[in-house]
Amino acid sequence: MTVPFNSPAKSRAEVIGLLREHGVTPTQQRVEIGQILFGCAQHVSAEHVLDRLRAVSSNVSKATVYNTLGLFAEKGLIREVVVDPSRLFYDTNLEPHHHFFHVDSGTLEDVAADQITIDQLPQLPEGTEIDGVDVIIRVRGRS
Amino acid sequence: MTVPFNSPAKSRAEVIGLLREHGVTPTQQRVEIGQILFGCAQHVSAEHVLDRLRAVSSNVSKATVYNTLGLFAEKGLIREVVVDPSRLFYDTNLEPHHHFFHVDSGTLEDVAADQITIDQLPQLPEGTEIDGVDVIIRVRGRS
DNA sequence: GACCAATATAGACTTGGTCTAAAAATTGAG
DNA sequence: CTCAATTTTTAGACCAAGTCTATATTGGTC
Repeated sequence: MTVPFNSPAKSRAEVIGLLREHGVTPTQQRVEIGQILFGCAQHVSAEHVLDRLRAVSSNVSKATVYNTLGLFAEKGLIREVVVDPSRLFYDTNLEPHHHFFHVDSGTLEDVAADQITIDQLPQLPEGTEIDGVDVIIRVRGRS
Repeated sequence: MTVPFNSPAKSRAEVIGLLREHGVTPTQQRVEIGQILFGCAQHVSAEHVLDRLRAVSSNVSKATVYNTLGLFAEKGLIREVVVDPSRLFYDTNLEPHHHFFHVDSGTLEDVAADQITIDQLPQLPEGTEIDGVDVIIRVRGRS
């Protein structure tokens, strides 16, 4: 199941279903966080989530936000993206795809997988298995 | 001018030359840092450099290390690599190339550029120019 | 060698993120 | 339903990478 690129806000019920599908017990705060994640933004940082929660005067704790994002990532609900040396991003788009990183603004933009073709991958170091391939195209200039 | 993959330690004079070539005035501490960078390791973090300096009982300050690494990167002497959410790496290998990131050990390994072929790049967002393309292959398992 | 701009420095500070120990909620067995 | 065991949440202390600031030092130029 894939989260479409510009999905509309999800209802509690929808989020709960999503969590269950991924074997995550849907608690109060996980659902709240899920609604933020799957509701609007494609690329969010932990801090960002925290801000939005505060904005809705929900008082989920910092620790819970970090725990939950970690859990979601582990369970495959979202995907970690490392591009900014000082911030970890989470991406709700699970389709295989890559990213433009706007150096100036520090923002991410999706690049559909079929826009980049990697037709040859190197041999993996012995005894390792692939965990993921990220292509990050750093761009600068007015975005 | 390229730093070969397994270059031997550089003399002060060599480092000074290298800095000059890139328009960096070779001060005492920049040369020391340069010797560490171009001497041995391919992938180093700021902290790493700091440690080595301490090991040689050179007392270059933290601030200077960060400044210098930033400057070197800006002047194209080294290349920033963002892979570890909690640490920024610098790579002395300037050849176009990509990386294996060993998730378990948090280490980097070079992948020669010709081992990966990207035969199609997407259209850049309007008004932006490319700053660099990173391909990071995350691998897990005994390395 | 004197002067000015460039550089280096210590150490305080910021900040993203983790840890801990305790409270609250959930689950399941009887 | 009730109690105990387990899971989750929480506040806030904590940590570490990295930045900032204000001062001292240096190096390059005349």
